[in-house]
Amino acid sequence: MVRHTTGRRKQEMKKMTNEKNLQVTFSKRKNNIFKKASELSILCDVEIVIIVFSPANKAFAFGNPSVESVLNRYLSENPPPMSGTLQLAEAYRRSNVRNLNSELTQVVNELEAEKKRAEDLRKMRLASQAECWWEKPIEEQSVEELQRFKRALENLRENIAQEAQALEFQSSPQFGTKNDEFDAGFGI
Amino acid sequence: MVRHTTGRRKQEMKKMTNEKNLQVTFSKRKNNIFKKASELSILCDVEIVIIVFSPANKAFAFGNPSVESVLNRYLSENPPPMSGTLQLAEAYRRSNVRNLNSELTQVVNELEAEKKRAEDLRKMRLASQAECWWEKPIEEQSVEELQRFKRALENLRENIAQEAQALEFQSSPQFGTKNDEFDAGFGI
DNA sequence: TCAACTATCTATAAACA
DNA sequence: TTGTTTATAGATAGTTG
Repeated sequence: MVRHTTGRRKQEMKKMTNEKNLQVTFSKRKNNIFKKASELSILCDVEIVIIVFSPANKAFAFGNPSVESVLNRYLSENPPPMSGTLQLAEAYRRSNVRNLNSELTQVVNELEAEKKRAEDLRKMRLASQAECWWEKPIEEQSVEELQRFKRALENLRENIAQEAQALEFQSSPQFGTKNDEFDAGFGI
Repeated sequence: MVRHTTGRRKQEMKKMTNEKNLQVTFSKRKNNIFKKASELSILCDVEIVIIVFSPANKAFAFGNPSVESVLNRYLSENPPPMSGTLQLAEAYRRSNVRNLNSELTQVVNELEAEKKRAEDLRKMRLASQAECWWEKPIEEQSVEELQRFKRALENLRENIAQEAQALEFQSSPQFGTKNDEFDAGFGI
């Protein structure tokens, strides 16, 4: 029989350079990881969730019994540390208007901590004006935290917008409001 | 040479009965899935997160670049559906959603400015790491901005608290809610 | 794009340490 | 709980249609 291929070859563990091969490899490996996850969940009767973003930044997810249920379980049992800013995950876990109040309280608490952090940073700088190099990571982390913070707030706003929109379709005539009033100001 | 083992045998795809084997299989397969996920993230330079609960209900997680960052990204781009109940809808109907929305928009705008400021600060520091003395005023200003931010959030919370309290007195019995749910967490 | 092929590479069940 | 071995089952990189 004629040998058609060279067979599998070992792969160096670094980012693949060939974009076409990378795309194919991603798809194959992703599916196999999902398959492995499925097998694990069946063989051992456990809950599992996998979320992966493709090279084209598209999200793929697998979950047993479901993506959301496992995320909820994890986020419930492993709430994000309050030392940082409000996590989007936290908002997700408590996406409920009843909790808006306490949620914002926490936001303010975290802002308080953030303010204190900035103050501490300033004091540390005063104490050692000659050395600055170590501050860079802290600044970068600050930006990341603020970004997460922003996302959390955006998500909160999104939740309110969704509720508002849902209200539009459910509300009786006397409560009628206009959708475009809720959509305004969302172009961040 | 003596044959010590029978070698790998095919596994039926159903929950394993032998508890001891199940435990071992879970641990091995879990590690290999994590390994596969790591390889995928490196080879294809993508973000991935895996969360799995052991048979003993202990959570294990892998994430690249981190569990939380990927979760945040996913939850940002795929906001979960709200758990909409009639009770919630009724509560929203009675609250001033539009004000909340615009207020949150404003807060997010302020945060955006804050984030940009932090980023600018970082860039400036990178540009002149040797000299730090001039950064002190900026840090102090940062604290002031954060304080304004905090006040904005506190106002927002105050408004929500008022809405909530108004709801309490207006809601009908079947939509009964508890005040302590709104009062909790106000001790800043 | 997308599936199939195949020679290799890797995972792993079972037993044991 | 890990690590090891061994035989086998499964995964996959490169190629082909």
